[in-house]
Amino acid sequence: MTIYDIAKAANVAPSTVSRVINGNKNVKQSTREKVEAIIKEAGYTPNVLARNLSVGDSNTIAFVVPDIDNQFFTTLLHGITDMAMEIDANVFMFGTDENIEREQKVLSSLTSEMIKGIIIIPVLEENRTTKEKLTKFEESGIPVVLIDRDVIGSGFDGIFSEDSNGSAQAVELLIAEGHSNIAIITGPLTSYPGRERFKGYERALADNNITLNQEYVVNGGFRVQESYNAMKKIMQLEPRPTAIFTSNNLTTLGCLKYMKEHNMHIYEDISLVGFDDIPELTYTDINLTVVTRPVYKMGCDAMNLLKMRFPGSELSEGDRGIVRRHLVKTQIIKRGSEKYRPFEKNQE
Amino acid sequence: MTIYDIAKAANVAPSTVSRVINGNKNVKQSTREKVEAIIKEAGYTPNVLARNLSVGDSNTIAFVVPDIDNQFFTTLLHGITDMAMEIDANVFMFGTDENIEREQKVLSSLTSEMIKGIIIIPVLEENRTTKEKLTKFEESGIPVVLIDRDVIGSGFDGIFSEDSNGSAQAVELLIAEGHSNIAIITGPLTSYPGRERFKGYERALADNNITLNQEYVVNGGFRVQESYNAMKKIMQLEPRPTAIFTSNNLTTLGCLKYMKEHNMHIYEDISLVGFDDIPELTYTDINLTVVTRPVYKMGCDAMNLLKMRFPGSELSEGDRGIVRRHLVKTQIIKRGSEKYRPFEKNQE
DNA sequence: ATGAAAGCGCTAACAA
DNA sequence: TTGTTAGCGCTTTCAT
Repeated sequence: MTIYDIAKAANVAPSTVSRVINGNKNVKQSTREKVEAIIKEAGYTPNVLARNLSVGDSNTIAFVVPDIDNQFFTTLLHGITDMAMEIDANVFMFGTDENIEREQKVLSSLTSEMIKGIIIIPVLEENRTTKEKLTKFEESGIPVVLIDRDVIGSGFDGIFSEDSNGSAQAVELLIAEGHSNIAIITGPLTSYPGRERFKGYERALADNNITLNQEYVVNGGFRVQESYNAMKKIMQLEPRPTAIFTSNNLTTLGCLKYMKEHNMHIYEDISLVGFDDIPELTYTDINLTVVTRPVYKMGCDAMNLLKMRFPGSELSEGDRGIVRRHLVKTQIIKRGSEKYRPFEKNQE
Repeated sequence: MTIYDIAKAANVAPSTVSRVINGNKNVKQSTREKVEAIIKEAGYTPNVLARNLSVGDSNTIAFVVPDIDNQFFTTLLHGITDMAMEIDANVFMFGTDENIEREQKVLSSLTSEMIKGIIIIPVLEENRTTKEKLTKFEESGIPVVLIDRDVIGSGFDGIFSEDSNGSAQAVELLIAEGHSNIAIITGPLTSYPGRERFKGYERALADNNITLNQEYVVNGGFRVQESYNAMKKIMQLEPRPTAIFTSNNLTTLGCLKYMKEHNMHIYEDISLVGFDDIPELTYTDINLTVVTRPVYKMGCDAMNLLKMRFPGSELSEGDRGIVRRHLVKTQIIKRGSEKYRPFEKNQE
């Protein structure tokens, strides 16, 4: 069934049917009602493909994430799809497995006719090819919005968080509890969050006149197993750190994995503060103090930023030139894991 | 840039370019090479939309899940997308929030031109409208594959698991540990997994001559909060159950939430076995014994089942009529939470 | 092996 | 306010 069938049945031209469907005001009320009745009766639904081809527009947005299994990203997806629904847009989610080649393959598979916009958490902050590809999309009218991780020198809109401040606060918390031998399991220092979170750690130590011990800084690559290995390395150091700051949720899990295997416990044996919450843990005895962000909302915001760049948005021409980068505030949730038994004993 | 531009540059007809692109054999080797060279040089990529419109085919598949945040579903998504990639298909994921109206709205928004197939975890097992909509898709050539939950009397292909057997084994395990007052927090009994898991519980009790106490059966609706409430109810019963069987991952979390709030511990205070694993818990002191399934693989299998129904698949005509329903085996992972302290004391 | 031309279903000038 | 018509970019008979 096509628009022609409806037109014939309603005794009007196809273009009139098209006008009715698209809410064009240039239609007499009576004809509109007639056409609408027929559409309803026939159960006709327009062919989106044909429409998109005709107007040269699409209604799907691509969401590219490094790790499809990480809850952080699926929560973002939730926010994105909820906002996308408001404009009847659908979203493709692509996982790149933190692999730059895969990311580029995904990007290459995306043609400008099939998508209306891109929201991406890039694998690397500095990669020529990715940057070029994304830039090309923007040039061809497909807006790009970053979340969480930056692409340096790119000028894309984006939603980021105050990683450095958040981390600094977390480490300050540990210091306030009496810790001075604080290790950090970092993310890749080649990524915005990895580096900023490390910077926060650095700053908190400096502000409190604690000399940074390079041995206490180990890369966990934002991965469970790597972070487990990092923890192993850290635990062999002398003096052994009394507290750990973990740079993201997977890092925290890797750390916990090591602790479990070695029968170590928070409070008794070590203190731990992590970046990003792990909801499942709130149902356990691991009362993890964390730096969090409003993840769902960040997804919504990203989608809204994208919408603003769509043709026909209410964005004035003058406003188009400006780059919108939101820096959302982090928040500390204190649950107790920053505390350390030996220190409490001293106070007794 | 269109196929015409390429044609012009190569001094051939558009149809020839089309043939080259689609690997049609009726092209002289030399012209093929010439055209390919030009395509490459020009960096031309065909317009998928136009192709789809022309051939009346699409390359995206819809994945409809009740809860976008549940890891179980995102793991399925992972399998699905990995298999979809092999045929260059993309997947839309839709969350229905366990809400039948939303499910139907999603289904209505899907038109047969935009998708090539549907993989769905339906909210309800018995709902006229959903069943009709899905049937209509199949009739119009869009195959439907179910995962985990059935639509009764539908005859769709699907991947299910031996929920009943798995649950029975789990409960048997508890019985073997000496439990006889075993409660179950069920899922909705109007869903295949909800009911089958309950049936397994029933059967295990019956097989061991334990009378089923109706009070021990409380619905948690496959949700955290509801399961928490269910647990509260259960804990007020006399005699208080010594073991709980939870019907899915969220149910388990709700149960754990209650336990934490009331300072109850596995082994000391109660035993617990759950359906579906919760990976995060393996990094904690909650050594949960669970019934699991190969979730990622189930996603892959579902996609593969769908592929078989696509036009052009190697499925012989005779095979088209048969319904393919895979029943994957569950597996028990024993980690200790089935044990109960008071019983062990008796043995000492 | 190649080309010409008619469509796929819709939209958007342009006319009326 | 409505209709006519020429595309959108591709595929696919049907000729040649």
